[in-house]
Amino acid sequence: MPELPEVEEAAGRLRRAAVGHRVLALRALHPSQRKQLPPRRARRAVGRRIVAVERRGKYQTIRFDDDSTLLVHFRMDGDWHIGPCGDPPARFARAVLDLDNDTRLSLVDARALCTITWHERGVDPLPALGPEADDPAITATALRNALAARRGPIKAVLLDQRVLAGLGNIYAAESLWRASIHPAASAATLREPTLQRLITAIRASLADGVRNAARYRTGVRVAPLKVYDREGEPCTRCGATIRRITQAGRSTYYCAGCQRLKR
DNA sequence: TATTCCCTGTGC
DNA sequence: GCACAGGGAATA
Repeated sequence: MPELPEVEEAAGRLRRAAVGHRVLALRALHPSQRKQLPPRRARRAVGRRIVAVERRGKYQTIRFDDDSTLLVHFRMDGDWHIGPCGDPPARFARAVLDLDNDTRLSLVDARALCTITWHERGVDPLPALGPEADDPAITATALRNALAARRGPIKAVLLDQRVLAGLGNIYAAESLWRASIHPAASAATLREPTLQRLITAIRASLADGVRNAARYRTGVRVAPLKVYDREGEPCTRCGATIRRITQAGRSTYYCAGCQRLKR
């Protein structure tokens, strides 16, 4: 379930397990990942010390002591399994990184859509990304400027990582619900007060997500989502029925009662 | 700007 | 069986 909060949580576990340690082995296991990270490229990481693990949007960067970088993206359902090197490989392990502290980092992903790529020093491994979606420095004016040239509904634009980095299908829907904005509203026509509400809503949704992602592993009950995957259920704010529509090929959930389309 | 595809599993 | 899945790049 990796959007910004879940990737943040996973990157934290990775950081605690890996920073300061040397790579004994790196292997891509599935053909999809072997294509991105063939054995001769993977060998470049061997012997290097991991000096930093960072998250940017939904990407994770593993930086080595020679300033080369491994760039990891979980896509739909990637995750890290962290255990001793002697453990049998997890069923859906797509790449494995063994460290000199007897730690095996397994990139697990049933769908094999995750990406792992190695980048030489001096090249920026990240694609062009907008500001972090929960960056407190984002202003309504800046967001309005970013949306001015966009055609299309706000929901689809929120999924564009060049506009804001880190939002996916779940938190885009949750944020629009919190801000009482219809997902089909034309992005370019939203006014600043509305966008300010959206910015606040995005921050709140992601903060909830971060809290939930931290609790999830400890077994503590997590706060339920407001609209995502709740088609047919009543809205907790107005009681109207949550609807599901398709936008840009994916499901959008919203409340037809309190997320009105103005025109 | 909107589909199609990448993969493979789960749930209806 | 078959639709569908939280992402993103490549197409048309």
